[in-house]
Amino acid sequence: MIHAGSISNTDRVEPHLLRTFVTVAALGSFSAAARQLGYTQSAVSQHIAALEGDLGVALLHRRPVEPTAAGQRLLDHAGPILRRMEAARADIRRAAGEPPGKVVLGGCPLALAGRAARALAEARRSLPGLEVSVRTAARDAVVGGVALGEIDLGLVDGIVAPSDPLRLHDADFLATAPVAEEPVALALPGEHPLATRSSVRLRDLADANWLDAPGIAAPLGELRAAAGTDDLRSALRYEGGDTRTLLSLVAEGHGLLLLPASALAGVQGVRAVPVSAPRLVHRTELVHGRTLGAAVSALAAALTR
Amino acid sequence: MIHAGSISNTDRVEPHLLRTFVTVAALGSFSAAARQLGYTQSAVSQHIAALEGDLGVALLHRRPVEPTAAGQRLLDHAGPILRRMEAARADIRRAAGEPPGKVVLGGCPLALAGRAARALAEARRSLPGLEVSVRTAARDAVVGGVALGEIDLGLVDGIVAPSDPLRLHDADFLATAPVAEEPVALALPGEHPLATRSSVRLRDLADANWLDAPGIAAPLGELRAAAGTDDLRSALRYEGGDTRTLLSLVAEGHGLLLLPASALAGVQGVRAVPVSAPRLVHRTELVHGRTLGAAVSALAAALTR
DNA sequence: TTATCTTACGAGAACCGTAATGATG
DNA sequence: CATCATTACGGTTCTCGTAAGATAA
Repeated sequence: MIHAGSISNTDRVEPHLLRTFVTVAALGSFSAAARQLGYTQSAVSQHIAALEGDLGVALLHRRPVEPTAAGQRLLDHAGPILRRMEAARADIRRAAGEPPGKVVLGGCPLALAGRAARALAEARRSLPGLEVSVRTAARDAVVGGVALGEIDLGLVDGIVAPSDPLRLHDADFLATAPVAEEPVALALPGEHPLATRSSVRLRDLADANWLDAPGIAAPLGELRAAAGTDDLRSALRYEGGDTRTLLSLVAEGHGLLLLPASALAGVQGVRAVPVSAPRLVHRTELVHGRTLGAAVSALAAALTR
Repeated sequence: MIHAGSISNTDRVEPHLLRTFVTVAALGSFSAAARQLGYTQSAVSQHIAALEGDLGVALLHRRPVEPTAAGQRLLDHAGPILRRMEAARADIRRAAGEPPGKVVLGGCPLALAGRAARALAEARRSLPGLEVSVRTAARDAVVGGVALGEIDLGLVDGIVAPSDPLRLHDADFLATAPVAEEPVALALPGEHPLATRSSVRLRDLADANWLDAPGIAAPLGELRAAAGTDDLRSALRYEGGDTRTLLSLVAEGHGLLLLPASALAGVQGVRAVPVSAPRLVHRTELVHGRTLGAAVSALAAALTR
């Protein structure tokens, strides 16, 4: 339990000041921030002055407007703080409002296709009245959507060591449940020299060219962490969310990719080679708020079954 | 990058209102909270009314004063939000103020004794001017101290699967570095029936009596998570921070304990039996803010070497 | 009653817009 | 000199304390 006295005086760093600061830093301009936020330039100036006065440090250089070192540290905190305040609001709405009949299911492309789509079909058969929307998005967007209550159930995925949980940012306060783990495979164009191998080790691919597709596959940085390898270079970055397009980039030899084996089964022009070491799996988890309506928990149960 | 427009109107949930709410909930009384915070009862009442009005939900039952469901959700968020606001302040101080000559090293007892104490000795020999304070505390207190800038370097430990990072709460924004991993052993009184075994498996100990010593050893909940076992019962809880006392409780047969093997070497009346499965290690990590002064980084380097 | 929360009201502070001033390229 | 940030000023709103009212034990 938190002793009530443990929280001392944090006042004067009020959220609207943080919001203004974030906006000014993002736009690099007081006047542009004022326009965007519906304030006067003067008000924005006063906001920043209030923050700087309270903290006793300059947060922004002027002309050009750029964060100082201290300002950068505040920026690192301000986003998460503001997001969490909105998450609190969303959570309260969930706890207070009656649960909606309509359920929004969000997920990363690889998490949502296949297995989950099948489970969703079953669930809808057994819950005939259930109205569902489905949307795909990148992982952070899914987690953010769940945090803000825009998504009731999120399916997120990633590549980790077996039975390791996914490491989600800003999601301490959300509940997660494992859904599936499956082997990963290296995706190669059919005519690639390695395409005939029965298995490969990631360490042997240090100087290969990787495709970076953070909207669909595990971002390279995460892959480095999971693999323990430090250098995975990427020559081409795919920023969209369509798996078929991404696979055709692989087929045309734009780079290698690590994907769940099932996503590669029967894809034209792409060869899947099992990865023997390090031992990695493609893991899918369900993420949701801690207060679930009846319809949502029924669907959650179906998806984790 | 965050689009500046992505942060909408979170106003009216101001930190001082949250602080009042947390205090009222903790004390179960408006008037007690008012006394503690230096407000009038009236002001406290108005604070709560403002929050409830803004959120459109009752947050507290009155007589007796207890959080509603919605209030409980807000409580879950309020603490982390307020702590992070203080962490932001501390971080800014660190970035702005000139680095102090004095370094505060905090750590959990098991993380700090032995290896780290030795490394600290070496570091102080090679940095003669360095003034250091050392303090031990439970893990959350160490992490919190680092977050608030009261501790420059924290050494925390825990029991996890090999090469897994420790899972620290509310510490996304702190930097961590692995320091050491060593085998864990089961601590038993000398005359315990298992004391002669050459190794044990945790699953065989499901109905043993464990000592819960969250200030020193891994809390039972964490152990359950790491071991995958669901039921580890505890009959006695040690709430202090003195390792010798804890070990004497083990020697007197008050319960079993999982500790790093080195902590058990040569302890009177305590037998250490290696744990064969699941594969677990005692891991030590260094945790610190992202802006380090020269003295602090020198010490950090010595401790992670 | 008595302890406790709520409401009414008013003085002072805070906030933000208008407008004038200052700085920079 | 044009653009942009800061400062001065004042009306409006907000905040919190005093004090009176309401309510449950």
